[in-house]
Amino acid sequence: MRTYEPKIIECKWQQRWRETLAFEVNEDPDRKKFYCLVMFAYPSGHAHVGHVRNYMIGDVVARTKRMLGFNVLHPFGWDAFGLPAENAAIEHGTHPETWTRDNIAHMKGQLQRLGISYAWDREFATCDSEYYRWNQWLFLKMYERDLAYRRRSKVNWCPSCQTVLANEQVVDGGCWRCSSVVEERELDQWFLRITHYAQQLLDGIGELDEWPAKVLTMQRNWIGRSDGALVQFEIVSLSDTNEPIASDKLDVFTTRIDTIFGATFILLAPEHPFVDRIAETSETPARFREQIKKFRMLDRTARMTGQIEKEGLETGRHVVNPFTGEPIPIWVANFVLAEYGTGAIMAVPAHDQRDFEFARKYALPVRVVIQPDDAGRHDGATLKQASVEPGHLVDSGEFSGLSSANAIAKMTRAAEQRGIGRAQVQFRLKDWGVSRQRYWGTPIPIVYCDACGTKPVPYEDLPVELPKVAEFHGSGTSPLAQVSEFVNTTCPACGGAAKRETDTMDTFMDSSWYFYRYCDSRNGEAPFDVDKVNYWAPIDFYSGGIEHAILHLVYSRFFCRVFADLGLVLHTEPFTRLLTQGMVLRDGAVMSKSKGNVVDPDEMLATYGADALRLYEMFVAPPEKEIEWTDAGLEGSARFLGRVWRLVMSVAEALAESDAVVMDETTLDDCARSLRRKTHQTIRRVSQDIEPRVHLNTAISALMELVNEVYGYRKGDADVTVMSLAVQKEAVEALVLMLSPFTPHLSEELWEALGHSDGVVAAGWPAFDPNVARADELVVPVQVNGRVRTRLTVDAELSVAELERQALEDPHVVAHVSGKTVARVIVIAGKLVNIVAR
RNA sequence: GCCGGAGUGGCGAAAUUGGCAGACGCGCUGGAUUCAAAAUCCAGUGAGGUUCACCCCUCGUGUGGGUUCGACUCCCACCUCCGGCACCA
Repeated sequence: MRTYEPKIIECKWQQRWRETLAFEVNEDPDRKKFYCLVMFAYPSGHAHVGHVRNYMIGDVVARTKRMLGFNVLHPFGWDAFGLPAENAAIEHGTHPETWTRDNIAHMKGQLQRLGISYAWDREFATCDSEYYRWNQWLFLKMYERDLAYRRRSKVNWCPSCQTVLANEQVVDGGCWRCSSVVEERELDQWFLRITHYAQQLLDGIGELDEWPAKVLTMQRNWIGRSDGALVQFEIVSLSDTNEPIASDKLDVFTTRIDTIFGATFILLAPEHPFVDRIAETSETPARFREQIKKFRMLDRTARMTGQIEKEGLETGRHVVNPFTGEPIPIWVANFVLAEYGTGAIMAVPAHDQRDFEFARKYALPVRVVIQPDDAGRHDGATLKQASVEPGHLVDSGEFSGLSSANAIAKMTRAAEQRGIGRAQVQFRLKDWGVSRQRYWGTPIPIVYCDACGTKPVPYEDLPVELPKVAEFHGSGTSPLAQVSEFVNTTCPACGGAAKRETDTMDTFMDSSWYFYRYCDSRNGEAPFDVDKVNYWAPIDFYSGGIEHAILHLVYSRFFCRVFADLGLVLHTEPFTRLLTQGMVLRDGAVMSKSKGNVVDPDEMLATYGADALRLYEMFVAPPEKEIEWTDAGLEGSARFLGRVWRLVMSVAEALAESDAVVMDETTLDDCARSLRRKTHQTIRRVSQDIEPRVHLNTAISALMELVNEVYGYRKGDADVTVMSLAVQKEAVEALVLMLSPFTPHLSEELWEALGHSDGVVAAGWPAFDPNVARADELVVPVQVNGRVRTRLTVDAELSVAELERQALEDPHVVAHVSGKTVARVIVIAGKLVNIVAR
């Protein structure tokens, strides 16, 4: 018998797949399509075993679907723009493009050595101008529809390097390179109006019944619809001068208007426009401004993660509570966010925990206006923490006695009638800032003309190509701004001198529609052909890391709706089924080059072969679960493949020596029938485990059990008869076919050895016969008071009454029931008997 | 801090979703084979007790409560770890 030599076999089949264009597909209206997609790769340098886990999951699904007769599109490409390439340029002087292209070449080799069945003819990288020109095209379409707009917005600014920093480049509030304290700076930046689609994106969640519930919950919370009221608080001046001030009203958004009688002060975000206006009239303007500046300079991440001490600054100004008519003070608070709501909140310390802490710190009044329906009365003076539960209103004028829910409706209506407020729906979702002051991204196709203003680059002038030459020193303005041939252009409207936008786009733009481009990746006339996309899309199975649960998947859903509104796609949700793969950790942390804990698949591949590595990664845990990498079990998978090889080869040899082997069910003995039953039970189990459950680890363990069973059968079968060979043939053929999505090279080789020349896809997925799989006898556990006391082996067809009778007669049961009365007997047919005895 | 997860033998895990806890694999132990080793094949393997062969009993799914005939699974509170938090992708 030949020995199993993975390297030779893997080379042979990879070459054959390449030569026969085995995974390249075309639209075929006569066949059922299946679009299987894994999130494309960021070409960071080397794929590690964590990345490739996802590609393996996709490959198992794609290969299984092919065997089931589907026309399977399984493409791959590169998310090639982004910060790390530019960092490499700054640190090592390599051009971002060189670095990126080299990495792609290396990683592509890695994936090919793993035998992933990609349609490589559709491959592209987002840094190809044939791709990013369609980013620009789409940006212009959105600009035309007022979905792209420009406004001032903050960035992290390193005062020493004179440059913009990404959040990742801010370490403990300092610049990653020079450690200077990072400041905030306002720049004109482009935004996409995703908030226009907020309600649609929320409603669409209802259609996503094949997504993990946790992702839907996260997205729902991210979009964060709250129904509340916008209430106006009139500003009064209680200062000696009684000098009037520019703005006379503050808008506040609240979901708890029922608590408004307890609003004892107002809090403003440090960035609130009113704050700047009152600085001048402050008693000590210099100190006031300094304190506000301190608030604004607080580390963004610290502010976000609640690491900051809650602090406030009294403004000396007051507003009138529109419901009580009382003047209440205005404070500035460092924990109030400018981006949410109106950037101003009414503080109700008795009924909001953060307001409560703030009030206690600055000795502000706490007034209870909601009493719980059941428990005793709260008192503002003695309250230990805010009481946030709804209840009924007290000390709230005409609204006293109402329930919270009733009060919200009535008080909102009252505010509307009095012209001081209205019902308002507020989303947490913010518009998407897409401007990046960096080189390695898609240039934003906009021109600024002194005479004509902001002008889109005409469609026929796309792409706006990224100039090859630029300086990368990590300081000063963005690299593109330093390339005068790029910056200086002519105005598309008047033909006069004009300047190009020098910001590039967020790389999330690239990744928000790449899945459509795969459907028609060589199209030079349009982002894609509408008919092609509408044949393949929506994506039937999409798999990727759980870390993308929100941003990437929300942005892609947004773009899908934009494409639908442009009449280019017919669906409103791009991904029918989502699988979020767990991360691969090592030493408790995500694998990353910077942490130095990556495991290179090539090392594993050299020792054990691609099939063993693939099998191991799929066997070690279910796909959704995060795993801690260890190489210990890999050897076990390699051992299993050796076991499969020897078993199948020996059956193949026996078959080659015998005449035609035909199954004749009437001649089977009990052992043979039992093996056939196991074979068919395994087919049923593996089929269900792969689709729809995608429990790939248990699918593999079922195949291992089948292998053990065949070995056991052969041990008890010294003289091989035609009959025993027939059941073995059936078992190993099913085994080889079902294993092929996991270990395609080995399976193709074994399938060929079994005398089949057309490959496993042509053979198709094995079918199971429920009659053969059915067990004649069952083992039913019998419990007394919930504890198993015995097991009965019974006929599968045994009636419930008879099962109950046999259980009660069993000596073990009798022993445990003696001295007690049988109160109840619970019989679950075919599953279990529980006898309740008192 | 907010949002979302996860926690089961020495280890990775399983339990088809409220019905036998620990399938399958790793590791370990013993045996066969071998001059020997590797490889391979076979058997055993949650803890404790009782037998020391068979049987049998108790405990056991992060912690503490609860619901139920029955809970790894559902509910409440807590602990630890992981992911996301809008410029890493």
